[in-house]
Amino acid sequence: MGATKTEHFTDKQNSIATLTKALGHPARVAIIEYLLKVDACICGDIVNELPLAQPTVSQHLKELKNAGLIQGEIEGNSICYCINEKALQKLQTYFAGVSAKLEAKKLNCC
Amino acid sequence: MGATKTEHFTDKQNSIATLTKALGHPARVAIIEYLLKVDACICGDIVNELPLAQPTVSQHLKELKNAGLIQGEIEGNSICYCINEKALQKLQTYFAGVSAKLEAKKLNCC
DNA sequence: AATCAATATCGTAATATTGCAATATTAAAT
DNA sequence: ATTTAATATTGCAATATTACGATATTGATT
Repeated sequence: MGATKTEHFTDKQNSIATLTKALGHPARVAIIEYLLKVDACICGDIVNELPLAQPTVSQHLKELKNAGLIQGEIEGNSICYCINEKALQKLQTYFAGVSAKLEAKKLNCC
Repeated sequence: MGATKTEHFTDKQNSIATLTKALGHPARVAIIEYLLKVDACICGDIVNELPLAQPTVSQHLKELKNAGLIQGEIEGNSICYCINEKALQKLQTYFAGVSAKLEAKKLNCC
């Protein structure tokens, strides 16, 4: 064991879990926020923005890319990473839906 | 190594990472969705709703509680777990902010 | 062609997560 | 007081994550 049983859950549940898991590290949150802040998507200086070694940053970028949160293309000796809007909008939509359900319920216990 | 360097990131980044990390497993997404679906917060049958053994479910509930996504009180020989609205609203607000920034930018590369 | 600058990959150690059987706890029901 | 039902904890094995030094790759620059 130790391997997540994804096959027992719905596609949507797995999809949300994949996205949130990818964001479940402060360095990756910081990367996304940095990409939001800068204008362009040519972000060769991400490493300098983070308190982590270059291979570590590279690995975090890879995970964000695997999860579909960022897109990247090789551009000469630097890299063009940018946010995948659709992935973040999926999260936004999801949590907006959750919030709406909470509003509709107005649970008053605990 | 292997331990996340939380001290190098902002409180907000760590906070968002903690919440998203807690949601970063399909079973925990399923638990939150189940709590949203049922009317009451007395949820003694969560175990039956999931394809996992009872100790595993209990552990996932513990993680959700540690992250602040759910609140729970012992109620006799069953348990009253319910959603912590504030935590989910924090996520909703966060992703709404992200989405707003994306709208404002309209990046057209990648 | 040799060097440089930027990023990726490999290898490895430390730590964390996932899952469950076995067992413990707890309070209600008999 | 025993039993029952529900949840928690312990202990352990399998796997995953995090981090980084060393090295490789890649394309631009000289």
